[in-house]
Amino acid sequence: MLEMDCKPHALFCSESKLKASLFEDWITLRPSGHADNIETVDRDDDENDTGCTQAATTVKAFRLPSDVADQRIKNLSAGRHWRVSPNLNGGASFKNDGKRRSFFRNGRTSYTRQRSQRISPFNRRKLFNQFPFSVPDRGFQFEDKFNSADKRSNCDNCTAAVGVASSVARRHSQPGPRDRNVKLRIKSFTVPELFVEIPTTATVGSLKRTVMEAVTTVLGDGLHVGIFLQGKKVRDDSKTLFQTGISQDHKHRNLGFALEPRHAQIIPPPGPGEQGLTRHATSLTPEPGTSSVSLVPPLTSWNSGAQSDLHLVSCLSNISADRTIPNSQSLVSIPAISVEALAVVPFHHRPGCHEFVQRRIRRPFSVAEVEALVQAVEKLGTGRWRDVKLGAFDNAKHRTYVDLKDKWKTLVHTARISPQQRRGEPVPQELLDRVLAAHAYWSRHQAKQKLK
DNA sequence: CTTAGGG
DNA sequence: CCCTAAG
Repeated sequence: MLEMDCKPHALFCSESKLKASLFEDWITLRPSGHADNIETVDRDDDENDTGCTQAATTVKAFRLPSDVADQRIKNLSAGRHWRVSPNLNGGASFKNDGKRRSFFRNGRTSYTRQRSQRISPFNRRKLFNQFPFSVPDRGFQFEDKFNSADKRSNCDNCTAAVGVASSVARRHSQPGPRDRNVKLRIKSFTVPELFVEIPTTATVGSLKRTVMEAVTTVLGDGLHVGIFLQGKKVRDDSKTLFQTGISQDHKHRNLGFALEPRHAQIIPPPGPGEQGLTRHATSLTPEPGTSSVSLVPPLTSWNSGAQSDLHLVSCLSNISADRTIPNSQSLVSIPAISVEALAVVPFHHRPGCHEFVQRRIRRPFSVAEVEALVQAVEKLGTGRWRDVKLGAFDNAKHRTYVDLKDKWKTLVHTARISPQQRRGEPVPQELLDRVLAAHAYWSRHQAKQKLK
């Protein structure tokens, strides 16, 4: 049973979220790309923030000299990068640290290369035999059950904050009768980014209407829902959730929903009327028979929840009011640009979008993994993480040797602090003892090596 | 690419 | 987990 609480994301109603830059006679407005009602929002707010998403839409009025346009784009994408990482708690955390270089940078470490120094089985055995601890020679490989795509991906669109409440089944095997349902709660959707340009001579009222046009255009006809697992888009609609990996016991899965514009080409401006929202709701309605999903009507959900939502509502109602008033010309002086003259052009592959890099999801080590790690380190020592990876986590694609090294670091730390201070799934004391022992042993070992 | 450490 | 200087 799916429970989805869908609401279109806050757009740019909060003035603080509006980023404006001046280009000659033009003002460029961008939504900051996410809304406050996503739980963990961690970002540096600065003037450069570019809520970079793929589904940008340009509302053009008049001509825009190409050089100015280029300049605009360059300027906009010159900002800091954004990272979107939906976390387990159902929040998408956004962080832009400005340091990340390129998307897909070593997304996945490849261990296929045969290093000359890679120890042969013979050498390895010899090495292992030197180790003082008794080490059972059983395998301790970890399968990457879901072949996760922890490769950082650029944001193909905007993500939704998803709260996942999985039923309590245990790992592996087919789901039991009671575990066939996955409960999902989508806390919010992010509306694909809009790009609005309007002359500084335009009125606030026309700006509102222009924005509204853009919103309704994007929402109106083209949206469909994309599903992401581990940051990777799930394309096969025929697969079952279970086959896809969306099942019980997937608290650690990274499940994301996204609204994606259907049209890659120019979207004609919507006709008059406020059908956009209604149709948006329709587009979110799942196909009958797929699953039992109940959707909260967007307009309803908009009225509930965080302050930002309220802000949004009031903002939208303002816009609506504007539109409701027949020809608000009498109230506001509307510039020559008529809404009809506006063209809405989605920016699907704007260069800046590729700066979107997703942080890998956090995947706490299980006790079994810790066990394997400890065992491997006991054998190999603390300075050969690549071999540890190869030996014990070769099939766990989401664990890099750096991860293992880091985990060992935290394990040592964990072992040293009092049990009360430890968090997460408790690691058996026996394992922690082994950690300390191995750490001490290999520390001495390394010291010796250094002396030589 | 790997290591090793700080962030 | 991320980032990165070093090797």
